[in-house]
Amino acid sequence: MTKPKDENTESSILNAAKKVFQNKGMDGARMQEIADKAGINKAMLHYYYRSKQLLFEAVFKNAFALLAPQLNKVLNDDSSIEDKIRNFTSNYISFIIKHPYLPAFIIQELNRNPDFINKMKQKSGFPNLEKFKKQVNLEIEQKLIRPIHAEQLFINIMALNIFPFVATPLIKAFANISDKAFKQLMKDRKIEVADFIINSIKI
Amino acid sequence: MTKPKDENTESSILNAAKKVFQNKGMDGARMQEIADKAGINKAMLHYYYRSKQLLFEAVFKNAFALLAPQLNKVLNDDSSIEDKIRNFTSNYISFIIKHPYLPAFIIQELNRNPDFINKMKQKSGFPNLEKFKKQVNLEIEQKLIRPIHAEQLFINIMALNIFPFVATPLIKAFANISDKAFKQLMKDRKIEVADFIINSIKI
DNA sequence: ATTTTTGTCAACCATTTGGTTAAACTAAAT
DNA sequence: ATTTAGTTTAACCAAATGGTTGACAAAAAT
Repeated sequence: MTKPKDENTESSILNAAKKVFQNKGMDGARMQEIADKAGINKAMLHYYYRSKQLLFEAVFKNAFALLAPQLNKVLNDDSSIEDKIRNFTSNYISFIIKHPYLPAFIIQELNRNPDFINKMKQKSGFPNLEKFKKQVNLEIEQKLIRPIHAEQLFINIMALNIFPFVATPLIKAFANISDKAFKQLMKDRKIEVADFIINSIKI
Repeated sequence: MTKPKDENTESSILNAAKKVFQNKGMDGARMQEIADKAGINKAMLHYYYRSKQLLFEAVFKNAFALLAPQLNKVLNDDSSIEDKIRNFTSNYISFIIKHPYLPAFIIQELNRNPDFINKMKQKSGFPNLEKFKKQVNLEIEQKLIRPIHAEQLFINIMALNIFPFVATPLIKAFANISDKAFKQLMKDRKIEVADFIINSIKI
């Protein structure tokens, strides 16, 4: 009845599309380039994914699904705020070093089409701040950490972890450092960022 | 929202181009849309700016020239690190609230073409970290602030100030807040971010 | 007053781009 | 051996896109 669908072609299209979309963005990507990179005829892209838009969405959802669970770690486990921050920072930076394209791609495409995130919001596993908020407020009451709005703390954690990977060319230029030195700085941040945050909120 | 009638063609093109490029990026921008927005014929764009690339570069340089002096404030004045951080954070966030498109635009286009920043580096007024580094190290020696690498501190200041404006849709979705609530959060950050940084580095 | 320069536009052009089609190929099922 | 269903390709197409041209008018320059 059903399809010995050639997994090979379909997934090699997706891989090629990933590379091209992540480098050039939706607007800059060309179907022909994706086909070339996948080593197949352009018509195959439409055979498997119907349109550029749908192929792009497949890539985007893939990327987002990779990133979202990383964020949930900081929000939905039961360790203390301090442990959470240390774990998250170290894990997250390691993760991004392996996928350095991801944050800039997601942020760029969400800026291009902010409506897009609503589709993501429906999905289970979409990060939710409620538990984190309660925990922060509790630790503030217990005088374990200084008063701070949970939203602001969350933004700060995100900012400190993600920003350098989004603004890499800018930071490299301002700090006037090589690619190698930049990578070292990022490795150092696994600990430095956590210390920086903890220092700030710990009583 | 009405454009001044005394505006000449060349500057009305630049203004229209600014809006379109900043919303859509180089790849997503259309010359026809710029012409329409400027209320002139498409041929005029080429008459004044020769090509899409050159028009884009005019817009980009303009945007960059607006942002760079803001950064120099944190690097090249003579106040203490603490005062610098407080002043910069407050000023910078006020500035970005007036030009919310700027950081995402610059970062996106630098990611698209990282080579582009080299052209900017030549120009005088390009931010330079040397003075800031010396000052940080001096205040560490004087035991005014805790040990931290100047580069890391600089990255942290940039991250905390700029990131929310680059990742606005993402943050709004995660924190599940309205546009109005987001704007209020950003206003609060004028003080909160400074406090956050100072708390972290102050002895 | 006449020529030259500058500014403006409608129409046009060459190329690129996302997408389609019809035919051919392939391998398994009948 | 023939049918069937999925897979693949070359050739094609219409629309969009950056860019050009030639005519023409308003200003400047002579």
